[in-house]
Amino acid sequence: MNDSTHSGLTVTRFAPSPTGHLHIGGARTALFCWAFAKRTGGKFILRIEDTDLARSSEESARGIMEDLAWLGIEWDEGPVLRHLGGQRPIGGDPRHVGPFFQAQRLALYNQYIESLVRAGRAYPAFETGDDLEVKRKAATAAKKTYRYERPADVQPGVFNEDRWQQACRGDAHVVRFLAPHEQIVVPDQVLGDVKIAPGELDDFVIRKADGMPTYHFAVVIDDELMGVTHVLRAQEHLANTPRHVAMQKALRRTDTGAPFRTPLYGHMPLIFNMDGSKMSKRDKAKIARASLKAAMQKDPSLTPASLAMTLGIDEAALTGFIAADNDALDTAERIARHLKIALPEIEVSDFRGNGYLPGAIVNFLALLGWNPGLKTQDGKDLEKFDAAFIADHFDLARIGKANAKFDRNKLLSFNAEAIGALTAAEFARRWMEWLAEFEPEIHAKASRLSAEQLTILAGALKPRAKTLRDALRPAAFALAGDDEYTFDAAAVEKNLLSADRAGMKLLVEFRGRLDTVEPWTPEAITAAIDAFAKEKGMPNPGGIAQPLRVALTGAGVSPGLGETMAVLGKASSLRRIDRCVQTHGA
RNA sequence: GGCCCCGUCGUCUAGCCUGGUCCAGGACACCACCCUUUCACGGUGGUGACAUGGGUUCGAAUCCCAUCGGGGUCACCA
Repeated sequence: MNDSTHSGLTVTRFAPSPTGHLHIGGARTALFCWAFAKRTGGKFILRIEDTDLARSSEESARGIMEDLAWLGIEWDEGPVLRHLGGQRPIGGDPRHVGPFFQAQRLALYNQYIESLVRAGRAYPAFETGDDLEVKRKAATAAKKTYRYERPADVQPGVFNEDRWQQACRGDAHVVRFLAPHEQIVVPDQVLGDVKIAPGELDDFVIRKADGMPTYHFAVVIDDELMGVTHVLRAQEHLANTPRHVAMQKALRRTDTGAPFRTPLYGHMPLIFNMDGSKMSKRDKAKIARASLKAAMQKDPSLTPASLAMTLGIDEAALTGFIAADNDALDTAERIARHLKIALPEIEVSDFRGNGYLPGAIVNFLALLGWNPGLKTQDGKDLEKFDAAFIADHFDLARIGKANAKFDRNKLLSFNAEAIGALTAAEFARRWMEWLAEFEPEIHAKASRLSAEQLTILAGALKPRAKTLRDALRPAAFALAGDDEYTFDAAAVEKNLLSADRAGMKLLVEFRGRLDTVEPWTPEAITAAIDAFAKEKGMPNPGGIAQPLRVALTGAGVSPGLGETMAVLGKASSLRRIDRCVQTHGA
């Protein structure tokens, strides 16, 4: 630890626990911490809170870092993330305040635990979790507030050597903080000072029986030692904060002897689903379960046993899942794949997999609980901006206090606009990248298109796709082989066969014209269609356009015919028309 | 239940701190119309909110109080 932790530099941190993917709400927290550091010329730290040994994993930590990097939220200090592509690594430890995994900081925590115990501000306690559980339940049953009862031999400010010795001998114990009997004030830049009356805090655990510090303790130690000046986090942490403040007042640094400082807090509004429930990965299990139950009701031949077989999972596990005994993500995902249903996006990786652009997510997230308070030139609220803008304008004073609901429609609209703003070539590049990662089979098919075809296709896809995944549907015609796509019976009947095969006759006639279209561009093709329609005295080109569309794509719906045929190429276009004529008779 | 936080259109919000320019503005969604070769895109217009009740004031979305409503938290999880 060095003096830089005491400089005027603002330091923020995002401190996820590596127990899963990065939640979309966590991404917002990270974004705000990042933005505040950037705005104030400070540092943004990533710290991994892996003190829950049972649930933490390294893969999870890595995944969280990759999701952050994908969003463009890069940490100045923290674990080093090296991209495969050889871009510069993110993270590092220029101030020497690491390591950034809490499990690697045990010695530090223990040192502070002991200092607290010796100062009579903490003490070992020997009750088991079960003992306390009984008391807690009794209190709840009696409609009383449960508070841990401080043992009679524990006195504030007095080192309890007996207990310490007993603990050092190896008796199972936890260490509890000796809560002060005084008012605690949490300095909050969003909510204003939040005051807690004396006696509201009880003696909470700061070191678990397994020797790991609790979240509350580790946070306080690390924030001080890493020089964190501003703690921005979700409001669910507000009720815990008095504990942190109380500890900060009791602690002194073992290196300099200086008292711990209380950082400024900013508790941000929570994000919920539209129905007011928490956004949780359990939502995925809920949807999968409901869909599966509906499917089983519709088709009584589906049994847990047969389903377990087709899904490739254990029958007991599936039965448990259906009964809501477990919310196994893997089961939910298999069910979704089998039933072809979409699971709600909850984690950053979900949005990524479904083809959202990081810029759109960042923009949308920024607006959940914050806004720049600026107007556009025509007087509307400014709400479209990029990360650089946020880094330039972010401001704690403009964080809202009220909880927000996550409106997927609006996100979708933001994403659609972000896609629309891309050039066709840029869209093509991103789409192909996305396909390679998430739809490799389709990527292989799309790779057969020339760069020129792909760009024309991309131009046609852009306005029809709110996400990269959305583009799959309008692109289907171009990815299928000339004799692979199927004809939609209703569309064929309506556009080709009805009215004494009027559409088919026009199609055959127009087919003869196609040879002369030169060059084979969207514009020239469209001109040929228009000219033909005019010549035939049609009120609009629909009379020939629809038969053509059905012949070329099999459906009555597709991108513009000029683009469609240009993407297919002249040879394929003719082949497709011929196949249609053969299939349905001239 | 205790403690704490919050409350403007269905949703995200501007306005609130520094009362009057607000019979409350924007965006998404929705509806209608226009454009149109289908589906989209785009354009124009529209429906739609100050939770309720008391104060204070010449005047309140804005200040105060109460009520109601929503949320968070009360772990050897973070």
